[in-house]
Amino acid sequence: MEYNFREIEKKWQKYWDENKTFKAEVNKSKPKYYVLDMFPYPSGAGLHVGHPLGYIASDIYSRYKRLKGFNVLHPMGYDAFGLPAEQYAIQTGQHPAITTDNNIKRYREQLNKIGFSYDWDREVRTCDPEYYKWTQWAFIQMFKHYYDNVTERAEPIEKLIKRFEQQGSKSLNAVFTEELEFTAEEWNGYNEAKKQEILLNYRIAYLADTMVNWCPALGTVLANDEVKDGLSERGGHPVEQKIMKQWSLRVSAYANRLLEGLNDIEWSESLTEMQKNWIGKSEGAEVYFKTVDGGVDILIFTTRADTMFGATFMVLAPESHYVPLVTSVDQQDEVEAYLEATKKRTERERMAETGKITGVFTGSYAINPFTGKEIPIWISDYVLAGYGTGAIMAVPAHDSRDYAFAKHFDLPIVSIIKGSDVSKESYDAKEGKMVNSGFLDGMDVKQAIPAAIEEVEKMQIGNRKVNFRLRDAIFGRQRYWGEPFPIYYKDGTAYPLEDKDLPLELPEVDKYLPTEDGQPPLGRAENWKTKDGYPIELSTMPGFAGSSAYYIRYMDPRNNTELVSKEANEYWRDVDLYIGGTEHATGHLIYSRFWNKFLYDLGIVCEKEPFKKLVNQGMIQGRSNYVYRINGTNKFISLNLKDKHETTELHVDVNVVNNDMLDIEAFKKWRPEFNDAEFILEDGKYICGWGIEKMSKRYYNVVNPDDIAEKYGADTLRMYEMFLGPLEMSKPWDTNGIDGVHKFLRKFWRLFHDEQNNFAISEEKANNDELKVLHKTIKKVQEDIERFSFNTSVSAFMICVNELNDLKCNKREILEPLTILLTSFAPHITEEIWHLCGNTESITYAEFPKCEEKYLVESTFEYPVSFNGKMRFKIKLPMDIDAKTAEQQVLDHEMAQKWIDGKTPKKVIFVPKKIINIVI
RNA sequence: GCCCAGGUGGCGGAAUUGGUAGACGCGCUGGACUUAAAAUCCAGUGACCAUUUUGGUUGUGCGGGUUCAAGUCCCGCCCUGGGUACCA
Repeated sequence: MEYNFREIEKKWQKYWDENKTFKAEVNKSKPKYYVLDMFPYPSGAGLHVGHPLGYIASDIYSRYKRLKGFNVLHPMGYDAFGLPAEQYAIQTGQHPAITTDNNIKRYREQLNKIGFSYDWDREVRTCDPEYYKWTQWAFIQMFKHYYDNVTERAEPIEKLIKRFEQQGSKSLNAVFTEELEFTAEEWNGYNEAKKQEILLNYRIAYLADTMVNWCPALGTVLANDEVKDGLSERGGHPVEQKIMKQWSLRVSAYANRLLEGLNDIEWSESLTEMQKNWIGKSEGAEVYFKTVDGGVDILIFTTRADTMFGATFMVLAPESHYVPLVTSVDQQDEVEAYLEATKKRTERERMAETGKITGVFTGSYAINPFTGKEIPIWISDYVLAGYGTGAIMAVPAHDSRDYAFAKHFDLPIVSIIKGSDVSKESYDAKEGKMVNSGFLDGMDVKQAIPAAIEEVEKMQIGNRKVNFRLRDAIFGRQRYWGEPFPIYYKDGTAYPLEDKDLPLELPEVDKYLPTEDGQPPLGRAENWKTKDGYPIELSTMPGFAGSSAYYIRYMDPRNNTELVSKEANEYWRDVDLYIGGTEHATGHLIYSRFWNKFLYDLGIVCEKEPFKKLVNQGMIQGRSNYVYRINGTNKFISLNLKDKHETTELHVDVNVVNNDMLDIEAFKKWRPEFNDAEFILEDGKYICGWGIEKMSKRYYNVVNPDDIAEKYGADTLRMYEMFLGPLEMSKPWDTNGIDGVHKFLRKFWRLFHDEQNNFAISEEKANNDELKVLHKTIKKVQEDIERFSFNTSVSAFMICVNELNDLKCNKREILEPLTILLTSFAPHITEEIWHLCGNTESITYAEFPKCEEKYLVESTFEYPVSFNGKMRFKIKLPMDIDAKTAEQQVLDHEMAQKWIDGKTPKKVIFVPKKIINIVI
């Protein structure tokens, strides 16, 4: 039999499906292992060869863990709500559910061809009401809880109500939108609407007037991570800042826990770093600056309290609530003009014009609490309203932004760090000795920071304070294709639906556009009301809602009474290995961790962190091919001859190119205008140029996994994707090398077959050489899989098969374990061989072979001998030789004598199993 | 600007703890088989020099350093990719 991969792959894919080979069930007698891929958004374009990279890696690891005796949970599903399906719906009128369903079918077909070991019975889709019921449920729970800073967890809102009834807002330490003060009597006197309004200020899911990223082109608000460089991540439309009443999640309440949690998980350095930056913890102090007229004290935040002696002015954000309080009558007009001007600038313009210095003087002065001097108060948009207190003390000598501002408006600059020259630029480094700084003089900056904060506290003008950059997540979207909010309004006040009314299903609408009066698309739904006739919220949830807890739902996907049963959760607990791209670093991976921590507070899940280990697969870029047309003709010239002519470089479909050689007939057929093209060849071939670009239709460099699987087989595809390079690195797809891997699989197949291609393995006992090859490979492959170095394991397999080939080994004792070893990489061919070997159960249930070190022990080692660090010759010595004997033997060696040449060696360095170096 | 990752043959990439740099694969060259092609197999393949052979010099982005020994460690710089951007 030839290696007929098409037949073999079809046969076993069917077998696995019919026998539910990869079905996972709670089994307390076995240790669990949960391997998860970031589930895909099923786009209309289908999968290209880059998408399955991570899935293949996780599949290899899942299969490996099964062989190692783990009960593996390896599910797959679809992140199915989202913009593209909706936009397609707007254009064509086709319901997004239909588009999504078609795309999912196509994805499933493509995934099936690669031979993944998913338990498809656990598939979830975020747009399925049975699924989003639990997204809505979690939202209601967030609505019903607030974050208590004392217990450091989410607490039921009833607890807060009780507290208000007894002591009002006094000494409450909870996370809020706005600081409120009221007594118990006041609270008890409030009407229902007022009470609800106050509670909304504390709820974890809350409705408030917030500065949002409004995208007019998409007609919706966006979260911070959905905006890149002032443009929407999807579609690249301009985004502006706007105050709107919006639903938000109080993610910021969890900032500290999200930061601390990073210490307990094994994520890549770069990813943890990204999250740390996004959370942006900074430690410093809040300090009150008195104004000269005494009307108001301005609270500022600083991380450099040590530089307070150098604070020569203050700056307020244009939106700061201090602005009207400190603006003098004389300056009123100027200030208003400035505020008007800044309001008009979009976020985009502000970004493009960073460095452009604008500002206005308020007319008021504050008193620097350390120097006692009067300092002017300015307004400028380089101070952000949303961070810290929206007001700063400016230390131009030691902050580059303050410096630029001071230079521009000619404000005083006072250096307070010894030796810093601030005539040209500020000195921002946190090092040096303090001068001109009263009681801080002579201290090092590192001592001065805490000393200054201590003084601030002693003077009772401020406190130590930690600030975070992380903002709350804006949760409402003015769109159709998302989860409806389980919220209704009674007299304008928001109330959650009862659990029994979930799921609240997405209604039908006539068009997927906003209503004529600017309401979201759900405003078109007929009878979008509760049974009692109260109107239901018109926004829907954002994309990250459905993806925030899907890993929990996989544990118990068909449970319709709970998000997850206690039993399932306590068994599967958390994701042991999560594989996906870095693009989710500041979106999904923050929201998911937040969501998990919230559910942890409620006792629904038992682990504090959802994803124990996370591996980022790199992007696969496209490798484009070019042809060169001589200008003004339909003549194409081969790459190395083109310099003699004026040519135009054109993209050519990579599918009509083989090893950079153009298939001229296929090229002519590719496009009608090339029908009668002529070619200038080199050595009888047309050689194309190439370059690395994004894999995209418009570069004609998209390679489809189905085509590769059809031509070479899924096993070849899987192994080649791994062989391309390290998993985490970005690399270009280049079909050119794939023959090598395919050749390997044919060689592997041939090990089991005789000259006539009949299956033939020998029952003879293996000899030492053969055992050595096997056990060496077991060791190497196991180590490589454990450290996710799949490219080197593929190499190890190639070496192994080549060596067995040289040994003409066809013994069961060697080949059967090798088959098990290879099965996670190439499941189809190994399953076939496993059965040809006489096994009746799937190879999935085999046991990973153990490496027996005894076969690897060498009795001698060939030492490289170097003189002054340069390699000269090799000498074979016993493994267990001691240093003295080894040295003597080497020095007596004829070659060594030649190099020593009568001199006395100064030193002999003997490193067991490594090297011998003689210094002369 | 700041933070992170990376830079090794014609190409993708190995080198896990400082110890024979270039594993494995592609491509290329030559050979075997064949009427021929494909497939398969064998040999060679960093550069330079020398040669009948043994060989020598050089070589991991650039410039220094530590060491018997540096792709790997230290200092300074350049380039590429990713993140972030007035975060006080």
